[in-house]
Amino acid sequence: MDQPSRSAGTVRPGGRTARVRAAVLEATQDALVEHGFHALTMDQIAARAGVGKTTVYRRWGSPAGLVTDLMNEFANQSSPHADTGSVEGDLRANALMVMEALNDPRLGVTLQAVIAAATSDEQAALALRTFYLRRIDEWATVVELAVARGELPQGTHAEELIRAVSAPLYYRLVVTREPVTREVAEASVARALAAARAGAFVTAGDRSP
Amino acid sequence: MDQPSRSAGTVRPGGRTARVRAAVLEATQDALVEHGFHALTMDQIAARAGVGKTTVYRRWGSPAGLVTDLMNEFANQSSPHADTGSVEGDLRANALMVMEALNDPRLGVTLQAVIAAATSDEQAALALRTFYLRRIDEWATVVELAVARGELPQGTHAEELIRAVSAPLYYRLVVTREPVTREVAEASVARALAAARAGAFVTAGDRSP
DNA sequence: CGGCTAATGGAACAAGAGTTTCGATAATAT
DNA sequence: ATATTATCGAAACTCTTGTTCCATTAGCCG
Repeated sequence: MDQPSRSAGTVRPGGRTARVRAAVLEATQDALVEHGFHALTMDQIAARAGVGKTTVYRRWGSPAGLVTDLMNEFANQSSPHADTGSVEGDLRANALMVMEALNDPRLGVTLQAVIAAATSDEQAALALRTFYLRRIDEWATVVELAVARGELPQGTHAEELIRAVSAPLYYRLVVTREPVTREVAEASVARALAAARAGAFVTAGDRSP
Repeated sequence: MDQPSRSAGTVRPGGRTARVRAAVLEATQDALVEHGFHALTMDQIAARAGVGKTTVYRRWGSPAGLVTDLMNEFANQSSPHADTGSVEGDLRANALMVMEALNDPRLGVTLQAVIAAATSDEQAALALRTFYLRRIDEWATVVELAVARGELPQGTHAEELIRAVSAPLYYRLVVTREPVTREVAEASVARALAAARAGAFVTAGDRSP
């Protein structure tokens, strides 16, 4: 092999190279939507994108490499946290945003593909972790603001609360594979918030006097 | 194709057929542990199990079929719910059981493989859903008993509470891919319980007078 | 603009996955 | 025991996937 090279496409990234990447990522997403991750072959992507398959192998190396790049692309489109004035409103905004992402035909399928790829590909796993930790960090701000406003107990673990809001949605998506509805999203917010108000997100020995 | 036949192996399931199945499932699990789901090929499984590859194709059809059968095998080893005398003890037992399953080298890897397969294979998805809905149903009993004992509010949604205990563990396993530690399991129980005690698992308009 | 060379892509090749055929073997019924 | 036939498995086959080679194209820098 040419070493699934991280070097190709870095010296002259403009013009053609950029167009090739765009075409390949577009083709990858279409293929994912139509046939799912298991049917993602480098051959078909090359044909579909109208580029040489040599190029696809050289730059992405494997189907996992393709979905990883796709995820990194999403990671750049950051979505800033809400600011509705109350934790409840902010967390609901977060839950609904996640719900919509999971239900979006293209985005939802892509996320599932990356999750699948990450179970046996280290690069995909890293991209996934990085993406979500960044998101969690971004939204943790709404919890910190709520604590400052006195809406939640001092010492509430912000990141953990954000995780708790999303977790039931992802659980349904990938584990029980049940629909992720608005009711599910809102119930998740209500429960996470109830626990937070009861101080269950305050680390033991971390509560202010 | 021979139609990934559900019929082969059902008329004379004794003796050889059973031995072949055992050898193939064993080989599948070993291969999963060593190389992950993406490297699971029918060819290699056949060689490893010492059976003809024709047989593997005929009876399982695809890698997804293999992991699905593996999951169905686990489904038969039911694990009855705990009965420690308190909801807290029972839910903790559940969370620790899940944690251990996810961290078990063979079981954890297998679960992840099925989750990956389920993202693009309908049979795997069905097996996964069936397995977990049955588990949730089994453990929901501990919540119902707790309500009967007066430990939790009347009308607490038992299945939802069980889901809430597991969700953060699976979220870490497949989404953020962070370690699933004992602390994570115990924190999850504490939070779900706090929400339950606050009545957040009582469906609106379903609370007793 | 013109040279340098990164990057692409067609073609030929190699490797491996998936399929079909058919004779051998062994589970079950009587 | 013996007949019946479900199930298995070796081999030959086809098709797809993955790799290598090298000529062509087009970014980028002076």
